[in-house]
Amino acid sequence: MNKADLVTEVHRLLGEGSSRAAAERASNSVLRAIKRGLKKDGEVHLVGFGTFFISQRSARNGYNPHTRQPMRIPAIKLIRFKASSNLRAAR
Amino acid sequence: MNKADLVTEVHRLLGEGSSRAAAERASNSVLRAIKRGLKKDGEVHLVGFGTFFISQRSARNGYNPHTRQPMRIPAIKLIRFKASSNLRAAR
DNA sequence: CAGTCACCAGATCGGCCTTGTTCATACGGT
DNA sequence: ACCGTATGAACAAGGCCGATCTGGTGACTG
Repeated sequence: MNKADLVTEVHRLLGEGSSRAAAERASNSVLRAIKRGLKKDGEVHLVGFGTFFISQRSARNGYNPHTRQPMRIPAIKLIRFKASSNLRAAR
Repeated sequence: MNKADLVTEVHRLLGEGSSRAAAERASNSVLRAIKRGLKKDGEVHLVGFGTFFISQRSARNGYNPHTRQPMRIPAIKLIRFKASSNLRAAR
């Protein structure tokens, strides 16, 4: 499913009274809001859907897949997602 | 960040012309659309945000952390999320 | 149509995942 | 605005899944 398909689905869910442009604005707004929430609190908790959260990963040893030379992968912050039981049942 | 806070943020992003109820409907619609996309295609690809996808995990051996007894963890479908580079930079 | 974004490969080690109960908290209806 | 309900987080230990590196190609976006 693409972003365009998502907008189409949002449009359907919003009902006849809304335009496609409104559905697109809604999609972008929600995604940006999640992004800002992550940036601000480091965690976005959505009951009935799932939780986005930032987990810290320490530095470790890795490889350059092209040259196969060993290299040090620095510590990074990883954005992860835990689906709620509700979302899991919807698969 | 809670769902209520997310709705508040969406409301701000949608602008003055929209009501809070509209922001709430928008949030729910987008989340439901993602859920339906996952159910339908097993994958929701959102450029500039990330990708939700269902990964099949085969059965494996594990432990019951309560009783420490070895147990067989059955194969399940797990909903995972891979953040795009854009989202990663926004942390 | 042009530019940007994500996926692919192989190898390795670190961190997640499992169960079950209790408790806290968030949701949404009245 | 408040309260009841229901959802999810934490915690234990150990094995196994997957995230990560680079660079080019392909698909999608606007």
